[in-house]
Amino acid sequence: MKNIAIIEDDIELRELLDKYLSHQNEFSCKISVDSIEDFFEVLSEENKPDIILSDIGLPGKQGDESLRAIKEKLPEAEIVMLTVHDDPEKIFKCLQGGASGYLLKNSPLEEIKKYLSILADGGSPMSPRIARKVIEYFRPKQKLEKPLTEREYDIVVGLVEGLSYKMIADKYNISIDTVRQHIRNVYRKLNVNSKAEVITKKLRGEI
Amino acid sequence: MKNIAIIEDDIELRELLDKYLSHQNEFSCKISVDSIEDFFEVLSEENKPDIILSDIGLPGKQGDESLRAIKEKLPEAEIVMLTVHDDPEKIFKCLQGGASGYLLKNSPLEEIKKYLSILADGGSPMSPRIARKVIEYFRPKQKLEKPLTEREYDIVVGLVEGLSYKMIADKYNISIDTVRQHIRNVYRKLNVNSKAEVITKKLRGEI
DNA sequence: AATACAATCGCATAAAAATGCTATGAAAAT
DNA sequence: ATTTTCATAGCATTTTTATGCGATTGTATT
Repeated sequence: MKNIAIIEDDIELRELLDKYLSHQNEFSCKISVDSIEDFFEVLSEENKPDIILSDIGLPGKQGDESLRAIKEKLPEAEIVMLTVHDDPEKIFKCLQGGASGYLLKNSPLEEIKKYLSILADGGSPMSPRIARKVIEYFRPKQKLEKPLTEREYDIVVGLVEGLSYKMIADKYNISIDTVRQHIRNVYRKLNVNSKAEVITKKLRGEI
Repeated sequence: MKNIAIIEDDIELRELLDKYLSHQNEFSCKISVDSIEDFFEVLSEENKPDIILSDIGLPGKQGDESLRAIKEKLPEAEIVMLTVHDDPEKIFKCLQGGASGYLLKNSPLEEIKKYLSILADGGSPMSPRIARKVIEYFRPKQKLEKPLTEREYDIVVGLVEGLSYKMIADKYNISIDTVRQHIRNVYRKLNVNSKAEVITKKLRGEI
């Protein structure tokens, strides 16, 4: 029996969720409020939620700020963001901020229920649409006009690992001047002029 | 009607999948091979797959290398990795490499079918367990014993953006020596000694 | 045969980064 | 009241990076 908290300022949606979830045997819903502030107000030892359903775009606070606040008070709780948007950027931020999942507000109630069951079970609810977005987020956005060669790719990996030119040269048994040459070429292809930019691009999946 | 290709060296599993999927109305299975090499061998205009189910740990090639190879020949195809492991690091690599999804080999056949249907529909199959792993991957792993101050955080962001010390100094209207000082402190707290490592840590959610 | 590109190496130089040491004022904590 | 932390700053030195120019070899393509 998992205790759910709902933080959502659309009263209609909130009451719908509250009513629906309270009706299920697996869930109870002891907190149902319309803002983060109210949530902390109402929160007590007796009604600590296991799972928190929270609107991402609540007025006042930014989504990821409130996330951090909740995580700090209730590190054990699973947080699921409710949203109408499915902007990958936002999804990413929320997941980084500590959300365990992400649900579109227009999802059917049965789906929401199913998701919460999975969550209680240690999985993370993620609808296929959203999963696709998340995957797209850290996938190479577009092919480079000038793709990197294998060697150049090796060198990029070395840079990401924090190796110096010298260390990369040793790792691949080539001269440091060769490393320089490859890096020159990488910079030209990526249109950058520093290690930092290469690393950032690589880790953001742009290479 | 989607055409599936199966690349999997466990003959039993491969034939099971082949038989099962061919039986479904929505799918055909024109290619069923046990290595990437064979796959390219057999591939022709007539049997181009829409979806490729591929073992991640095929002998010979690394998972992500073969991914790249497939993506190059068949950029339109959806690739789903088959695996027994659910190592988040590997999952991440594959998704970065162009996989659209990721299935555990011991998944029930009905589940696999359902996933493939979703994939054909533009979503990305991701089991809750794996979704959880992926989410965990880009979530702050643990709080730093020595957390960064606001200013230090600013400087880190500057580094990630590819700014030089000089540019960071200008951005925040401080001296370049102050930037140096902050960076020194950041290095100490993170236990590193280069920009590269800071950027990597930041983008991997370790800060 | 000619062209293109990948991988290799060298030398030189300017710019940037890493590090050692020191220091001051303000704010926060003890 | 004293200590700690944060943000600020300067100076000097070594190491690393960024970049310009030139060059050879092998492989693949045309």
